[in-house]
Amino acid sequence: MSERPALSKAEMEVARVLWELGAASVRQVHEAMPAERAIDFTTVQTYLRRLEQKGYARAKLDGRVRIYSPKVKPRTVIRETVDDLIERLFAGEAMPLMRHLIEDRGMSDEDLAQLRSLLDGEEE
Amino acid sequence: MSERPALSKAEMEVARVLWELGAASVRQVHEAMPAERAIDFTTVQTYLRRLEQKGYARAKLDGRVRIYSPKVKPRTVIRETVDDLIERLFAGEAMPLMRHLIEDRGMSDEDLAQLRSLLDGEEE
DNA sequence: GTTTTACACGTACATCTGTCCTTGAGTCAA
DNA sequence: TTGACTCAAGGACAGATGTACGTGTAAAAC
Repeated sequence: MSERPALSKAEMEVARVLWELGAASVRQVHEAMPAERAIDFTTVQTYLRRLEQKGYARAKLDGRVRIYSPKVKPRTVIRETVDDLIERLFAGEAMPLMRHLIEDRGMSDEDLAQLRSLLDGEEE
Repeated sequence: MSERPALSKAEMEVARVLWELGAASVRQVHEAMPAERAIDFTTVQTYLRRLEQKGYARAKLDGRVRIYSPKVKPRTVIRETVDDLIERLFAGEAMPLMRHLIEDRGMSDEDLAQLRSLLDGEEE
């Protein structure tokens, strides 16, 4: 199992963008960050470096520019992160989280419909 | 809005126990922690102190024993925490989290049924 | 060619986190 | 009344986190 260190919140944001881009330079990641998320270029650089240190990304040089790409799949990180959250905040129970999402967090009809078909897909 | 500082992971565990107990001394919280979660009495004490500092709990003295009780409802903390997670890890979209819960995290038939009725409750 | 721009890379640093230790004062039993 | 015990209270401390600055160098613009 030999877990990597968990991602911090800010690192997560950067990781998400990196998954989206597939492979990207610091600049590209910086530019792809949500507009309202004011953050310095070098801060993003630091997060990418830490992502690499923690084993979540790898980098190679393209000329003198560092190109980062994800090394761990979103699925994996999501699993680890959500499991941990459920453990700590919900004593290991997933249902209360579900309930919160459905009840306390208005979902569109579309979302509801989509959910429903997800559920149907689960029946064997 | 004047947000309180977010809870850290370890603080969350203690907060959860405190919600469960309603009001409790350090010792009670310590004893109510999951057995496999080895943690020192004074560590719990520290978390409770921080919970109070951050505005998540209040304490009053019963004799010379401090009795802590929650000041912020689980609902609220859950909302804030989950919102933040969704923002950072899912770019603000709740559906992918749902999908993860349903697809990548085996749910029992019971859970599925329960979910279904939750959904039905949502239709107006 | 010299100025500007763009980056990499290392450094910095205050704060937060996870964890525990120490000290001192009440409490109870011997 | 002397230990043994229980707490509170505060201190400690290494490591993680969020955020950015500074220096140097390659490339682009002038």
